[in-house]
Amino acid sequence: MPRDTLTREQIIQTAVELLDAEGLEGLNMRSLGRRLGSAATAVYWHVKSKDNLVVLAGDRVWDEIKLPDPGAVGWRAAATSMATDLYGMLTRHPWLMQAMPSYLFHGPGKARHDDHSLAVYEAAGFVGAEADQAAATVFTFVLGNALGESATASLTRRLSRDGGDPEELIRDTMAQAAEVAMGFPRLRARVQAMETIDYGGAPDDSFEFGLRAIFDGLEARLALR
Amino acid sequence: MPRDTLTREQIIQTAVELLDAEGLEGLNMRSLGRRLGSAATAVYWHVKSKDNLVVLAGDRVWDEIKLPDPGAVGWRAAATSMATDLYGMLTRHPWLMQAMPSYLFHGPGKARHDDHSLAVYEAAGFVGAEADQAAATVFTFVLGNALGESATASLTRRLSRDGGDPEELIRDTMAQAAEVAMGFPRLRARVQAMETIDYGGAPDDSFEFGLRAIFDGLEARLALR
DNA sequence: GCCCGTATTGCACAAAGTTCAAGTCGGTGT
DNA sequence: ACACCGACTTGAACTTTGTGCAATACGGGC
Repeated sequence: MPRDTLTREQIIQTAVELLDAEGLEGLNMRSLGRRLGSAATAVYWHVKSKDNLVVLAGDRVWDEIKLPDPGAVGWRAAATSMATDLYGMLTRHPWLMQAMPSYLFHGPGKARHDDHSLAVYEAAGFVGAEADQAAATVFTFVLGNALGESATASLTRRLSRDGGDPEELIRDTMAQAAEVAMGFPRLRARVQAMETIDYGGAPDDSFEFGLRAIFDGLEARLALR
Repeated sequence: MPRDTLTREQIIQTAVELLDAEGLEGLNMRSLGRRLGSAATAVYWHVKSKDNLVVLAGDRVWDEIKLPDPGAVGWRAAATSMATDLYGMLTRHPWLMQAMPSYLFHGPGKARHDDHSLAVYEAAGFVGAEADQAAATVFTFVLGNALGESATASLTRRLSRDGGDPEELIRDTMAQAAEVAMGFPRLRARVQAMETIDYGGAPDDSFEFGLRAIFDGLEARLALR
């Protein structure tokens, strides 16, 4: 029986957990080693570098996205499902948005997603490059939305790390932003509206609003054929 | 006459230059100091930390975006101008996309942009929260697009840094991605199409395609009122 | 039981952010 | 003119973190 040894899989798995818990800047080889019960440098036998590991971990999480059959549920439902799944995945793993502008992700996990995304838009009626463009439109829109979530997640972690109540410190940041906003008429109006009316989860609203608008625009384009 | 001393402004300016040239991971306090003709730690008198400096620099570049009057050119032209300006700005300063998921940018530079963006969509006919949502939709779409540019810029820099011809190494990366794509029917078809047909700047096409689709979707929503 | 490929360890170095005590400069009040 | 004070700068040092390297341990096959 072979010795109980580290696995590439196990390392990637643990890296994802650590990234979820501590964020991209919280991942370091020593704490990863501690979590794996081995020396930090043991990881280098299985993985070329930390960058490499991040890419590996960043490809893995795409598997969490379901791939609904557009023939069964209709292309718009399938596309909506994939978009919201993607948004959810990026919110669960905010470090991926931090990694994406720095590394290219072209692994099998993302390929699985991309391929099915194309299938959905081809099922909708887009042909050739137009399917690519339609898919890319929705895809980039979701990425842009997830960016905001990632930023607040990162901020929360940073604040709670150097001590203190995160809630209070976030309110500080908000107040600071509000002060800047006061110099601009329309932003000031928003701040005041948020103070008087009890303001609920606007970001989600904005995501669904945008998604509907994009699908409407795409459908209009389909109708022109 | 006061001594010729470092300025916050001058530091931010130089930081932007360095970030443009070397990327986010290429910015370090020692080379910044060298470029400023002073000790690295002199910067800390004017700026709290490196993170703080990145936020400052990241707010500055929003000033490059023009703010066209929607009353003069029409809302759709104004919105298009702002979206393409934003995309151009983010492409010129790819490090901003790397910084955005990690920090919140709520400075005056971004506020100036955001306020006018709201003005444009209010001029279009959106009222209250709908103006926010319409603006956010286009905004996040542009961010998502810029993300890809940022990733390739970052890759190019990394490759050319550790020696060798960037062109050749990029081709290596592409080939690697193509190999993965071979396992998926639709992606494989794309790769083969790129090999036979001479494939030109698709990303820009995708950006304009998506922007048109979004505006179409938004206009349809306006027509429902 | 020896040997070799696989896997792990501890050490050490370099890069980079930041702190701190000490210094330098120039304007100000007397 | 001179001392002083606050604004600004410096250099050394400490810390964290990624990673290379040589030594070592483990275990299966001859």
